[in-house]
Amino acid sequence: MSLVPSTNYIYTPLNQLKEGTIANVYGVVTFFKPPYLSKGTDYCSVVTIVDQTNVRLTCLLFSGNYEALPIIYKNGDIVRFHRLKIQIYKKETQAINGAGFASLTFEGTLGAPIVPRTSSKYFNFTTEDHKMVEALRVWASTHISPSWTLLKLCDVQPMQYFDLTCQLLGKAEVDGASFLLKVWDGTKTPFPSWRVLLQNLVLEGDASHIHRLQNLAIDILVYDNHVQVAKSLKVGSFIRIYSLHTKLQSLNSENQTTLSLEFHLHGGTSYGRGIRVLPENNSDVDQLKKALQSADLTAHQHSDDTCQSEPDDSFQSSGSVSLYEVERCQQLSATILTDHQYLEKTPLCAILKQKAPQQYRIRAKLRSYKPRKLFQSVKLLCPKCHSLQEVPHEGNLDMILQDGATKTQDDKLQNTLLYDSKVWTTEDQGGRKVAVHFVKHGGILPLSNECLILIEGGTLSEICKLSNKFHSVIPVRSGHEDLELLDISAPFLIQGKVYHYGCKQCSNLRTIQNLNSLVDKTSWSPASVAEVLGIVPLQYVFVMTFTLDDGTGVLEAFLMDSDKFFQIPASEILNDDDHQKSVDMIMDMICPSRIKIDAYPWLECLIKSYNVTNGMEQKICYQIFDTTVAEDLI
DNA sequence: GATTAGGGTTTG
Repeated sequence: MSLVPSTNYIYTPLNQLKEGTIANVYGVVTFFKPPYLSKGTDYCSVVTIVDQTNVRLTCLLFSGNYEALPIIYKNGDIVRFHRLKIQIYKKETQAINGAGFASLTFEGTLGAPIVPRTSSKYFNFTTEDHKMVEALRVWASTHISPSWTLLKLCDVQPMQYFDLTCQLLGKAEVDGASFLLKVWDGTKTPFPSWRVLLQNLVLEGDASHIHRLQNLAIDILVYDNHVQVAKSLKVGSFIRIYSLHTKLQSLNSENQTTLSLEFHLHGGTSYGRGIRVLPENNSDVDQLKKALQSADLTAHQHSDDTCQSEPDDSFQSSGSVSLYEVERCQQLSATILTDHQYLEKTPLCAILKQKAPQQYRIRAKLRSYKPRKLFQSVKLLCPKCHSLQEVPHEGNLDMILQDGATKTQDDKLQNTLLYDSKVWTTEDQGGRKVAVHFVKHGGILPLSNECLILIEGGTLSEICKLSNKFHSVIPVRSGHEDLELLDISAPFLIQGKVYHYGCKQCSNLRTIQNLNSLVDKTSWSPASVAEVLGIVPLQYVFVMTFTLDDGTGVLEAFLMDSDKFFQIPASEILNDDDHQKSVDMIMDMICPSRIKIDAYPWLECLIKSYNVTNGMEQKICYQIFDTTVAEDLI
């Protein structure tokens, strides 16, 4: 293997690199920019590696010789670098190549043959190296998640960056800043590719072959610095395009929407954007060739029995429901459906054209949402009249309770069959009296954690303290013949930190002795207490407006949810820091403000449309239903 | 012989 006398190289683990030294290292590639022409005189490649010490090292590699830079095809490849200069930049250790730099690259797949890729004529390669590669492969298989950026065309989605392995079918100069590549990988995109207008431009490549392939061939525009590289590519060669961007274009004409998928390789080298030619002996090229061969056959069969000059199929919809045809496993959704999984996905542009009411399954990203402050999104909903109201502020609540506290307590209403009563007189508050009535169960007082108490003349802070100790608290006042509930704007039941309210319109208050009709006087479910007291209880709900975007259109949908979507009860959110943090975290996960929308997670949702009439104006609104945040987000 | 870039997506 070795053509030079064996030298003993020492490889430094990445956590032991010292500034100012020259080191040899091994590592697994976690990020790389394929070699590109720098603004100076050299080609440049930036490579980040990691090893078993879990420490990362970013390496800046320059060479006037394209071939001298490491031949990395994908993340997970394993590299051996000789003679890196270790330095500190922005308080981080980095490496730069210097005199005598040399590299070997290996496939990172466990079990694949260990064959070094290098342009070096002479290099040292021993059984020790074999072991190093093997060990890194084993370590990486359990410590580094496989990269999902390599996609087949059939698996791409609108608004996505991905790496494409393909064969070049044709190329054409568009203008100084952009260049057209026609490529294929043997699979069909979920939407037909856009067709870049060629006008008088000259296409290099077999036009009839490209035409035969029809929708298997896609158009890619590459820009700026990639134009030179694209020009130099040979038709027929196998290439990998890194960080290719998809964008769905929807064109409207006469009640019809035509959708087409655009492919852009934007200028710059961020995220490793670039193109690299793959050699014929590359294992991914092997697979690609097989895919092209079998796809080629079906394409020929197809063209045999159809008209030769048939135009490309265009992808049209006039309100049909099943447009998304491909189920993707590459990108899991951050939300899941709890029902109606049989529904086909519908693009937003199609939904926006249709009449209400209907139900749809969609896949979209959360572009933005309102309100931004969590406490502003919590409301009270009446399930009967569907009215929404604000949750009373603590200050208002205190006033309502104080009003109740000024009423004189009627001694005749104390100590009944239903409850035992006790009255306290405050010392320094003008002799304010507080009466507490302990509701009995079978004639005896239950334990405090099962006991419902009725309180007359208590302040908010007193009620708070009591609600921590007793199962339930009902603020009451003395009526003519019985204790009665305070104003309906006061809570009718307090359990721990949860304040239960009733609907002003729908409730028909009954007095306290009606609690006698409850057989079980230890469970005190809000629904049953409400029922016997003539109250229609209000439900705590999150009310939010989601601006959803799937690349075909933008739609605003309401989320009105008590506990299903976030799997956190809206009733407990206002007084629970942990719950608040959880919801904030979920929102930040599904709508991260710091990054671009393309990197947001997809959300699978069910939405229903309905008509809303406002005076003369009629519009269609949308509401999310039967959708929940995926468990790994919680 | 120094420079290049120093990872973290275009706005076509």
